[in-house]
Amino acid sequence: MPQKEKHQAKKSRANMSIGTLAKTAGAKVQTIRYYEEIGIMPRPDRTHSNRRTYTQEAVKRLRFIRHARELGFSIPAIRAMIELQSLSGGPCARVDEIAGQQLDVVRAKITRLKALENELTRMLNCCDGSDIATCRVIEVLSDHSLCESEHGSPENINMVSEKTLFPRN
Amino acid sequence: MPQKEKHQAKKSRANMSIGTLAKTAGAKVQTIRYYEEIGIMPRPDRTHSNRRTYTQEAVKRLRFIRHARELGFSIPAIRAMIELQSLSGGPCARVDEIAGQQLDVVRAKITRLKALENELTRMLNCCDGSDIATCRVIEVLSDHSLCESEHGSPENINMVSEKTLFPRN
DNA sequence: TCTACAATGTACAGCGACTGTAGAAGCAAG
DNA sequence: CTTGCTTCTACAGTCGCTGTACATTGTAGA
Repeated sequence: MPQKEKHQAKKSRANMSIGTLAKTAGAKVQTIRYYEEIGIMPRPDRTHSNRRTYTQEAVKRLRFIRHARELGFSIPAIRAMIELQSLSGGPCARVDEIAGQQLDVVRAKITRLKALENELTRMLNCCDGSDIATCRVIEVLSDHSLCESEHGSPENINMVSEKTLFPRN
Repeated sequence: MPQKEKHQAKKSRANMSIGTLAKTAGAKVQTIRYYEEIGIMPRPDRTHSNRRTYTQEAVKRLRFIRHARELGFSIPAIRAMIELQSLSGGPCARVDEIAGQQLDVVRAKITRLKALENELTRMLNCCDGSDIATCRVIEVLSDHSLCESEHGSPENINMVSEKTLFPRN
């Protein structure tokens, strides 16, 4: 545990160090610096000795980012939502749209993974566990045509990417 | 389409070029070279002009690798299965174990993604689409405690990694 | 034979979203 | 003052490819 931070943590109005922010919002110190570098966390003030000091605003922002990441939103999607928030007062239809796209992606992944589950289950059930030479698992893996159902590739089960949300061509 | 390959494709006994192998087994040329580099595809013979020539054995091996990848197996897991295959005659319990672990991973991912789906659905249903200031989506994203159920982080929905299958510490 | 163009070769950079490391400096407690 | 933590910058590594640059080789058509 950090020692000097206990002191600062008590007076919640005071600015906090990057380590305290990390613990408070549930991120690693390097991740926070990375978010600053890519511009989704604002550049904080610095102490006389060049250390970052954060306010409660930063805690809110970082919690928003981390939670969205946990729900699978990509950094570009999060960046877009942050920009929309800053235009306060407007309608949130675009935010809904981004969240809706994320939901579609999640559902597609579930479908894909269920196909994989079936395939793996079937493969394992067929193997009698006796000999490599007659192993159904290896056989099925060697020959896609033995698959009962179509399964996609895992490249497409990754989290929604910039290309998905913001196609360029 | 490659022109000279049509010729070679007819006599299926003959060795084939990397491009023909790529089309036959469903991989990109660079991917094959990458697999050779990391040692899961054997180094093929070369022509007098230094070009790789592949046999039917290579087609089988590459199909095995691609199919396993499509089912979400990691490269280390595939490497392990290939090594086990070379010890032909032995029992295939270890192959089953690797496939079983993969199944566990897939099932865990499905569980996680269903939680995300619920969360996103609930979030979207709560938003009346009127104003950013009162947007439930942004609110929920800003405050994890508003979530009904626990959801993990998407980092853990990635494909089974070397660390998962072969932990080192 | 000449000319195009496709395919292949090597080597290396880039993707996404971080994570880890090295080495220096600062800060507080004992 | 020393010890031990934290922070700083800068950069390399993760995973499984994919794309690029540039040189060379092979082949088909004129």
